[in-house]
Amino acid sequence: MSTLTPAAGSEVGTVRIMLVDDHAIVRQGLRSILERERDLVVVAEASTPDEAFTVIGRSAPHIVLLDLKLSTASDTEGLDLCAELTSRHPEIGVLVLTTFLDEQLVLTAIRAGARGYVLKDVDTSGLVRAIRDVSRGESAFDARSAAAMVRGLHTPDTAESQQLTAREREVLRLLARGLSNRDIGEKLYISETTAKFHVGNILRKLGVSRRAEAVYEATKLGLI
Amino acid sequence: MSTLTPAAGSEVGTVRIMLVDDHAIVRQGLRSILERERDLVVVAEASTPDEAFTVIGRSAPHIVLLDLKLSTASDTEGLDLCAELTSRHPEIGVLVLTTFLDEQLVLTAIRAGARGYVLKDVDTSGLVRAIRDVSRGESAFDARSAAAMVRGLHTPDTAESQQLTAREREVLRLLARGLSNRDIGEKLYISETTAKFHVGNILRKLGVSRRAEAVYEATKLGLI
DNA sequence: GCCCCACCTACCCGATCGGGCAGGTGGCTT
DNA sequence: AAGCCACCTGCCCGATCGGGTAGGTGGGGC
Repeated sequence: MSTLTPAAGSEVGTVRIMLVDDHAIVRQGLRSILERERDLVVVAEASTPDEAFTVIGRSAPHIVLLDLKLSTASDTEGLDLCAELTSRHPEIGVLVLTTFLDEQLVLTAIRAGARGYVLKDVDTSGLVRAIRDVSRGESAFDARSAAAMVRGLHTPDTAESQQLTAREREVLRLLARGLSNRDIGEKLYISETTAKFHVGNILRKLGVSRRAEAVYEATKLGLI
Repeated sequence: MSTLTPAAGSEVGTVRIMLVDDHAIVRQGLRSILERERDLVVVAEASTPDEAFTVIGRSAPHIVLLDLKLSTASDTEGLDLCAELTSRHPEIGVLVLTTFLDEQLVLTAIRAGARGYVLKDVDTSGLVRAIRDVSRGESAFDARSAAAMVRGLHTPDTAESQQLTAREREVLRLLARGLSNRDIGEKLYISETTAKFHVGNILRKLGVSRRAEAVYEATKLGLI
């Protein structure tokens, strides 16, 4: 449509894509799926946030396909990368492509600047459609993600609360390992009362009332 | 080496592979990686256990590349498939290819008949080597899986215990949702005492002493 | 300077937990 | 018939939890 495409040498209408996923196998699969489409080209790959920042400059992608689960069992790394990416390169459309569907996670990703959220088990055409949508500046969510988003918005647990402090995440990890308040206190060189105070805040922020449920929610959210 | 290969039409030394993974993207990636090798050929794909049983007959693979995490957050499906596959087709080598590394999971997979265990973030050559090893009737584990296996064997929590009953898994799910023993009892139409009895057994079998830790271990093991 | 917030601490109290004890039933295998 | 096992139940008790009250410190922003 336009010849304003910043990347030199790219054909008119060609969508330049960067893949960010820690699994080489997945990157390879995405590449071979996407390069069947004439208007899509994978110009870069990265397996870590650092790598992503390094290669993004010289590859000038229009779209970043980002797996949220970069490190083992923690979404924050991918989420942080998403936020950093969209603030430093607002012209780039970040499309989150991940395994797990979680209402809060969808919302968190959007808040981190993602323009789309697609589950990894979509069929090829769904993924390609999402990429084209985002490249046109629109948003893209597959049916289930969209539904999850709506559900998530109906239960506004997130907006006000969430976002544990560093100390709380520390306590949370010990919580998951079955430590009592007293044990947590000894481990962190604080009093049992203080440990209890942190646990209470964790429960409140996660919207639960039992430590067992807190651990469950935290794992779902990728906090531990 | 030998011309005894059962599958008609296959070249000498060709390894016939079936892929089982619920994500089309991953299957596609594996396919394009493996088919770069002249001695490997992907003869079938399946995304569910049912599909796997249907296609295995007419594709006669030597190797099944199996993702343990077939359904959302439960390893049992893949594990069950692995056990069923190896008992019905003992000549087939099942190579587990999965995202998560867990000491107990490695051991459980081996007990279910797997001849290898490889993490999804291995490099291509590691995967190919593992496939060739298994196709020769040997076993294959990448370095980290092997280490996990050794660690797992040193802590024989599994051999004696493990394996929750259906009722216990039911209780476990309610546990994760933060229900008290009384709540669990009401939900399952049993007395609080009985709920407590089941919880006690769950703790014992998982080798923990707190419900929060039980939830943590259970999620790691893919039980919930 | 003041306010906010993360972090720390103490006391109280009823509910819950975890681990013992004791026991009973039905189904399946040997 | 005997044994095993999943499942069920009751009672006891000390430890722990969750929620509430009340406070104190130090750092950062307006």
